[in-house]
Amino acid sequence: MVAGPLRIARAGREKPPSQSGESHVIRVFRTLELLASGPHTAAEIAGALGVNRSTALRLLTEIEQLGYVLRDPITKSYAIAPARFYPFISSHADDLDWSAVVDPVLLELREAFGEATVMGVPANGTMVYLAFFPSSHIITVRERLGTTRPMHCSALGKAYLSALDDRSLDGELASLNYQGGSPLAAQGPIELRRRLEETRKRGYAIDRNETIDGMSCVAIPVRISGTLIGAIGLSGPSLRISETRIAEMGKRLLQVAPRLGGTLR
Amino acid sequence: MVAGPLRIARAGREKPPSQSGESHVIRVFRTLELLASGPHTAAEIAGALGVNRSTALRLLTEIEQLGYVLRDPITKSYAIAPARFYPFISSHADDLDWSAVVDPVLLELREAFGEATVMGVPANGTMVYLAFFPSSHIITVRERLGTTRPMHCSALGKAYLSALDDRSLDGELASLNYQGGSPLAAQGPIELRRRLEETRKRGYAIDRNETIDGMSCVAIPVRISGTLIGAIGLSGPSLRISETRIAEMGKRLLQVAPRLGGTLR
DNA sequence: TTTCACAGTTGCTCCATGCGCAACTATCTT
DNA sequence: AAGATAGTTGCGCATGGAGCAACTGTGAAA
Repeated sequence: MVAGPLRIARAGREKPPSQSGESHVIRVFRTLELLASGPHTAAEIAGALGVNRSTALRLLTEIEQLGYVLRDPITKSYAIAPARFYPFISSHADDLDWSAVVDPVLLELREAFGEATVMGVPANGTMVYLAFFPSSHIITVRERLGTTRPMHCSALGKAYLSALDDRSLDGELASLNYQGGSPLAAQGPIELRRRLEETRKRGYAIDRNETIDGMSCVAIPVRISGTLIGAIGLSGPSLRISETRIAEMGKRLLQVAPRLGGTLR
Repeated sequence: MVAGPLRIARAGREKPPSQSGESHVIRVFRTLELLASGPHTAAEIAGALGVNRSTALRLLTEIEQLGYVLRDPITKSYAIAPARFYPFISSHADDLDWSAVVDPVLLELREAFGEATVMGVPANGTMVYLAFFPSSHIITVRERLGTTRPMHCSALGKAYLSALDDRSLDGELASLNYQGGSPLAAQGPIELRRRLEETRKRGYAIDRNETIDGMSCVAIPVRISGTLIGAIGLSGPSLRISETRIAEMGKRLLQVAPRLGGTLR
């Protein structure tokens, strides 16, 4: 008897099918990350977090009151408030002031090859673009500041990894998740390790359609006053970047490397 | 009897003298804001948040695992992981691509006066520097990207406010908190409103020792394709920036204003 | 060497936070 | 007028997590 109500009651008490039980802290950052990829409605956030709609609303409202997200009253959607995050990015960004050293090199490289040049640093198993100079070509890869790329397949990532000492490298290799690359990407630590050995021999890192099919990139690590901080590279559509072009770019990178302490090993 | 234990028990149950009872969301962002001002130990964070040491540790550990703060094992302190916040700043930063328009103007102005030039946008009742070109002088104001300045006394803030229509302005004026300026700053909406009228007449905003004693700044608003997005200005030590110098700067700003739709009204 | 101070960890208890729910309002669209 | 969707709110319960205290680990002082 009373099958109906009982079923409802059961359904109500069961934890919703999603991965619930996440801490508040995780929810906050998951929300920010979701919004960083573009505006979303409260309902979408609720779905992604696996929480009740009212819970998501309460969360979003609270973050909005703190000013870190903005609500667009017209689309009824929520978006990141980019300006509020600037104070976080400049914390010790100028302790090691790389931009004065790196920017001229990036501009020069873009000049030489006409392709986009980028500078990235490691963050949480990915490489984050801290500087980005777009290509002068019309057809180009859509990138921007703050773009993140997987460590294990991007040229920037591999350049950075190559420059680590073996001890740190082993730790890194073990903690990477090897997701998010194309089928050409290394699928695990052993294969990646092998490719990094090649990279070290070669002196520069190559990503040919590994991160995104149709995109190629060449990179070397960057050291500022001896400290490894990230990598720089040239990036563009594979159509324009032939094997020989890659070699030219690599050669040029090796030439500029001494100016930013960026040789491997 | 048992006075000792009882006293301890009482003390334990009483809410600590601080402003406790804050939500988790607020704690997360308060923590980030604290760390943005420089590295802190867990104990310091605990004190600032008014929570138990172990609570702060658990919070910091959790955020650290997400990669948004870094722990320095040597100083045993926690700091912001700046790179992780880059993805948040570029969300729609290039939807309205101001840097291509604004940067050349800022460089030109710095060239002309030898003082630092900045571009800022409103965020949560403050102005945040999104671009900053340092002065060529040795003695200069220490600023950087991501610096925030109060709306009601900084030149950038007043330039921005001046450009609002009266309706929006009234809302803004009411919600500002009029803290954080020098004694010269407007202390409330009425006085600020009066000064903004002057600013509108003049065409550019002036901050003479209002935000920080010894610092002066001149600014005008910026509109990109008709949309008010912020303000640009010249900034430097008051010692070098006389009244007549301010007038020269203002005049020059009014000259470049059309190039970035930055006239008042 | 011992001692001390402090960072970080953990098991325990207990309670307030805040979650899900559902009913409601407010808009806007059809 | 009806429907869809965003946002709000009161309620009751469960549980996340706060505080506490005892513990370990480490580095500096004595």
